[in-house]
Amino acid sequence: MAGESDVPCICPLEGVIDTISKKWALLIIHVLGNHSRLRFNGLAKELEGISPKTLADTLALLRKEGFVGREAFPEIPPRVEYYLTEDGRELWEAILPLLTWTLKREHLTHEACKGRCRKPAGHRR
Amino acid sequence: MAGESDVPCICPLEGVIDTISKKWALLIIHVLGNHSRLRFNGLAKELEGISPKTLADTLALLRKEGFVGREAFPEIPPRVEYYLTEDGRELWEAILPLLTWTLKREHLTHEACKGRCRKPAGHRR
DNA sequence: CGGGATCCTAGGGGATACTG
DNA sequence: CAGTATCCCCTAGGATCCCG
Repeated sequence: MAGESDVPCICPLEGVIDTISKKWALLIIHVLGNHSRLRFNGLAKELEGISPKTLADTLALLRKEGFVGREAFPEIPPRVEYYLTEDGRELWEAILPLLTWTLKREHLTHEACKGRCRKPAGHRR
Repeated sequence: MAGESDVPCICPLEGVIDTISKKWALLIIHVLGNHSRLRFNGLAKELEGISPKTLADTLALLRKEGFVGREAFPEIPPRVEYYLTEDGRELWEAILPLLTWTLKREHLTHEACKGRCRKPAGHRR
């Protein structure tokens, strides 16, 4: 449509950025997108290399944002499961194109992680 | 779903994350997506609040990544124009769903930025 | 005008140890 | 098992000044 009224402003982008710019947030979203439910240590294992603190922090943020849900079972030992909410699933879908494009584009660099894939992301630097 | 193969691996995500997690990177991509070309101070104006250093740094990164091109004109005073490369344009398109979804989702929160919204970036290309 | 050079700070995020 | 509680470090990014 004409002119400038079809998209209001870019402020909303800032909102997402606060979320997705957290180093592990997208990874968590993505991992939870593939497994229906995961426990704390399950996540920690998938996201190889993340520290418990960071995982806890990021999960807390994602819960606050409404992307991730949490269910705790009163058992011993404790069991807690995390999963994507509807919103989280929508976010995940919203970033899939990005992931897809990236896959295509980085399949050269991709060699670099040949052996370690799946076994997700050792963020070594 | 037990499988490990339904989704290849999330390593590529790390790549993008490095880029999109830069606080202003996506904004720049998006702004450049809407204006065909912009000068340094033009960008600075659109991205109200960014410091010259950060803008320069981020532009340098985006150029290194191949998302943004730069053309300098040997004039006085100097004129430099930035624009999206093909890759940059693809990236921009890859994040459009994210933007769209965000727009829809945050139109509540959107009130929060009532006053400070900048010039509406119309998506025409 | 477009940035480079400096300095400085908040806080994100790693490591480790501890607890309910 | 699922987190807290600490400590510590590092870098992104703001502010400022200056120069070609």
